[in-house]
Amino acid sequence: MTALGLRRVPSQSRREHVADILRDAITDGQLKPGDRLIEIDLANQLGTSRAPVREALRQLEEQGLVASYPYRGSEVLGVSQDEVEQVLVPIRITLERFAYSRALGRLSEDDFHQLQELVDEMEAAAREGSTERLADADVRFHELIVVRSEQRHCLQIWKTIEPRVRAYFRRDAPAHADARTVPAQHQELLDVLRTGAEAAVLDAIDRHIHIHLSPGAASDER
Amino acid sequence: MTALGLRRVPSQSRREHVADILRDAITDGQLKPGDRLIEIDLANQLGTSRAPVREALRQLEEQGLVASYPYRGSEVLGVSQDEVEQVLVPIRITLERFAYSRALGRLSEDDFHQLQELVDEMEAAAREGSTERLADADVRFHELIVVRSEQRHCLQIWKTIEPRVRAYFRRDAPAHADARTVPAQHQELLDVLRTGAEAAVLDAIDRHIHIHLSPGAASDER
DNA sequence: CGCCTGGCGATTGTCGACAATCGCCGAGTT
DNA sequence: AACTCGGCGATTGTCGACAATCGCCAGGCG
Repeated sequence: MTALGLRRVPSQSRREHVADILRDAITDGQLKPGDRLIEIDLANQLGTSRAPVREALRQLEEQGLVASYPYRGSEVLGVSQDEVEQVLVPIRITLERFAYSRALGRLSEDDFHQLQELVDEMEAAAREGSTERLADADVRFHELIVVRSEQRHCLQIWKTIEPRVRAYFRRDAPAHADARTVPAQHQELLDVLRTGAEAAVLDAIDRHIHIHLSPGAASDER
Repeated sequence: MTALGLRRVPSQSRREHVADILRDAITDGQLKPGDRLIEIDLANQLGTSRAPVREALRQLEEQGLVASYPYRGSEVLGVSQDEVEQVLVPIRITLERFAYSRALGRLSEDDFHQLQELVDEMEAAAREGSTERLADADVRFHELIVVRSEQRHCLQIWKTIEPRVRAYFRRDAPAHADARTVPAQHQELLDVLRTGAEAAVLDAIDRHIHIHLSPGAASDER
């Protein structure tokens, strides 16, 4: 961070760029389970050679977003409600409880400032009805904390879990979260984080994920 | 499965082959945290071009076994006891509880036969003191059950977790499991599986993993 | 002596071409 | 009509060459 508040512009390989584009298309619902992904087609559309596309598809495959069949192409993968509820959400809870407890002693005033900005962005997104922008800020909020825990494996696994959970909720349970409550839920979480009380934080992240990532949450909240 | 009991010989791409070789080298302890992995060196040693090596390294990176640095090469990653205990083992438990409960109605007599053979192989490996063979049979036992659950995401995540747990125990807690008890522990688990009683099975896999994958397990057993 | 800058070695990232695989479908046989 | 087999289209897997990046280190300057 320079004195001017400028950040280094991250270099991004074509592979990473392609992976981001595809992951976003899947989590946004533009690509649906069963949609075929053909290397040469994607390469042509994206103006690149097949190699970065191959590598991006491999990455997404390891992240459970895509399935590949030898010599037959790839397809977008869905995930069942059963696996979300019984596997992915509990793993997410395990990851975030650990990350939050380890991040507690590491969050700077600048971090808290950024987290507050993300909550503000959620509020703006909710006001204008942009679910993509809301989801993006939501993800960046959680990711910032996991990153600050400095637990390498925790972050790596979190990154392989979060997108498929998000894709599921976007596609299969679109009404699960009332956009108007998402910013408040994160504000509450941030307020608890500021207290620095570990037990309260763990309790809060537990509740937050249970409320926020349960397919029946919308009805339960009423 | 043909009438002769022959299995189709699985085709394996070079990428998969390279990934297996590297993963085994890491979990067996031949490659250690910090060891550098250079594409062209590995390609030359393995008699292949760089492309399959690249793809294999990417796969291992997504499985938390390797870290890559742009234009600087890759290195083998370790994992801390903290992350094993607080993250990886709890995730493993979540995965296996789910997989075992889903596999219960699906295990055939042939499956049980194969599981018994794997336990027998553990006994033979323990007798001759081959920890690699013991670990291999152990992994195949658990994997067979997760595969038979037919829960795609569960298996995919399991495959990204198991090797790094195994590598940790091989490298950093080599004395954690008494080889003589491993076969018996799996026999007990298999016997409970045969009863088909879900609650007992879940309890057994819980205990099995807690006993088998706790760094202090060796002392606790005495 | 300390700091800065630029060159370069080491390595990866990408490209385009050729090799290899897989399943589908049509033709031939019974 | 049902079954079998082989060809081929679609696509991936691999190769080798060239392009691009990164950090280190040596040389120059103040």
